[in-house]
Amino acid sequence: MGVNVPALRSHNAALVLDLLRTAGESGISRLELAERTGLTPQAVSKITARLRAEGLAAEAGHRASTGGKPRTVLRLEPSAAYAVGVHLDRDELTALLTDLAGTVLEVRRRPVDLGAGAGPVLDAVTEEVRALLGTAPTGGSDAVAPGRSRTVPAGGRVLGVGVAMPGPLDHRAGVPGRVTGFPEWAGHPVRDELAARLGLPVVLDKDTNAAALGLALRPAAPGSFAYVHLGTGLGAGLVLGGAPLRGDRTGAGELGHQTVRLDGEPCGCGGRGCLEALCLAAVARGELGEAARILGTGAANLVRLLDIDQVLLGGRVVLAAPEVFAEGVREVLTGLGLTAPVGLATGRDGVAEGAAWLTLAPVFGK
Amino acid sequence: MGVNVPALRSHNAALVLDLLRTAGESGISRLELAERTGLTPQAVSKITARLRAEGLAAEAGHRASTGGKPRTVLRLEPSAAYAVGVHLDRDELTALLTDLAGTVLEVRRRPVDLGAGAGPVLDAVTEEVRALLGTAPTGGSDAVAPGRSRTVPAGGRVLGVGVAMPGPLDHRAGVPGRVTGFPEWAGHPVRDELAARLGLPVVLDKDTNAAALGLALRPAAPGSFAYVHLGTGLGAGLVLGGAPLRGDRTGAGELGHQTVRLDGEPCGCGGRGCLEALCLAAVARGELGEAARILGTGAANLVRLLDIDQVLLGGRVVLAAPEVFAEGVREVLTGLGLTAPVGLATGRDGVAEGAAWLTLAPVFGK
DNA sequence: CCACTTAAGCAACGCTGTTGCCAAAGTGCA
DNA sequence: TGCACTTTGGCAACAGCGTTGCTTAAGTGG
Repeated sequence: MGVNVPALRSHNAALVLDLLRTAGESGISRLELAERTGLTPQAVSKITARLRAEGLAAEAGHRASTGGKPRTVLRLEPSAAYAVGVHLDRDELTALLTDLAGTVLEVRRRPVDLGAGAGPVLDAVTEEVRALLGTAPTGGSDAVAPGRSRTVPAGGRVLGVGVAMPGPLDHRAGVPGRVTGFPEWAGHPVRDELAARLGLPVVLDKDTNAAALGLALRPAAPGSFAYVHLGTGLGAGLVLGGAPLRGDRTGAGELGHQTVRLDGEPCGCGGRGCLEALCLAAVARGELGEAARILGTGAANLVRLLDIDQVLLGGRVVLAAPEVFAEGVREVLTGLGLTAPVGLATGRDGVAEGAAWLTLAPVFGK
Repeated sequence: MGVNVPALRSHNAALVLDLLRTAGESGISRLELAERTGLTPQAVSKITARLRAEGLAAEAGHRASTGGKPRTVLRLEPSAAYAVGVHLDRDELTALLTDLAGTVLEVRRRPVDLGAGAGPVLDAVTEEVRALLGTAPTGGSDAVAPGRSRTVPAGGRVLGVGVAMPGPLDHRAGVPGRVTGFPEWAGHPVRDELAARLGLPVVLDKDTNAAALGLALRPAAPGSFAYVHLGTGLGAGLVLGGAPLRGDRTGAGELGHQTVRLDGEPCGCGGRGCLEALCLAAVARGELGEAARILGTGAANLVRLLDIDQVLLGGRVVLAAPEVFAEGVREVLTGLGLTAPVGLATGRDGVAEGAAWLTLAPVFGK
């Protein structure tokens, strides 16, 4: 698409805002911003002046002088906006509130059953989100307007709600596909229905994509990595060149049904020797080391095929024995001469945090 | 990086130029350009006026009237610039000259032996490129300046030379890595040496990446596809979202050493059950159908993992029995319920044509 | 022949980042 | 304490982008 002057303006503003974000608490000076963006210092001054006027950035002290006027440090104003992230797992609902910097302010969790159908589950999501925003009906009334909040400071702008759930689904349309075992969700307009109920923009994505997005936006994250999630299923979130890879049908990252044993055991997907089936079978037998080795083979395939910088492991099964899996995968990679480091993704709220980033990311041009 | 006004200008110019390119012979009107770019018609008028003044575009007749003034058709001026593409294969050198539209004007081919070392092979490359540009020494002199040419019309600007060779290599540095069987090429500054010899910009890339780039820039190419190349080795060029995926180490597309038979036959790479070894063994046994089925499994893994729209097969082995491979791969995909169509990449010069695109693509913002 | 429609250029404009200049705010030596 | 020097960062003028409002060009159709 063509770029006109307003588009240029918002692009540069988002870029500067992103640098402020990744600089974190310590902040960043105007001249450093100019170096990093390639813009002139004067342009950066104008942009940051606008951002400060909008309340998105603020001055925060000075650096030590290097012989002249000391640089003024700028930082992101985290309280300028808020976002909600929802992780809708097969048996549990996690909802959390973050500020503009992605810092988690409050977490709410409750058991749910996806099999109960979209209606009751979306009721639960609505309740939890309203509770987070302080707009929960206190006397049975749904009429409390968003904005008048307890948790979100007065005047705090809520950007929207990001919802992550197991795939397959259509990210653009915001509609789940045929979730294995939960056919009734297929085609249900989850995004539009939640948006209508909450009066807020809603973004829907796969759990693995959300987690990968959250990891990708951490300061100093590698440009390309794979988030490998082993829970009730096996999937991956792929980040290439800093951006999550979704594919046209939001189908990218389907790691579970990679054939790794030609003519192996038949899988429910119609294939044979699928990575997920082999790996979960080993887990079921209690052979976690073997499961890790199988997972490592899948990870090695990823590293080789996509030339990625890092592998991050997560998901309930991995988090139950993190070092077993990390070490097992690491061994396979090093055994093949691959140098990509293997790490562990952060705790159990990683997907919900990533879901919040679904609505925060556009502010930073991501 | 930040965007300033000149950057905006060249971005939009490249965008318009790319639309002119993909419109081909039939051209495209200003209003259509405005719709496709999202710019106003007046902005398109200004941009196309500049492009015409630079000789990159020209008016080419009119469309039929729809009740008012008929639209003026614009088209790319293919003779505005030229490029050279070189395919340096293990035993053969192909060099060709294209115009700005990528149309091949002349092809030269000669046997080479990569094992002879970089010196003699780069001598051969230099000779062929000079011959294409009409700057070959006629009386033993190397002093003929580029530009005074026989093949390239007078005043024709040569953008540069794209060179494609088997990986691994470093695209950014323009230096081959440890090419299997040809260790002496490792670290040789191929790009810089050729650039110095020819006095032209040189871009170096893997053969599969070049071929994939050429395919990606065809009009109406799918946004995401895999070019799967089966020749002396097995590799892939991955195009995601219209752009080739190289990875930070130009290592992406390493399809040959995907493990598809866990604990299978050991491979020279240190792994076991690698796709390339299995596939080439089947070819060696004369079992092309089985080779196609194995290749299909690898392709299916690609389609599932990356959610791509199409698989294109190429390479010497495939082209020797194109329908056997296409049908074999197609069967595997449909058997798994995957709808991505399987096609065949064009003839034997596909890699060299793609190599020429390495230098043409930046003109079109690609 | 003329009303109408559509395409495309001209001129004025708002806004972008850039440039040249200057005030502000430090350091460090005499 | 004073002064030269360095560095930061805002002010003002500017070139150039796409946009807007209008006019002219060039067709169709009754």
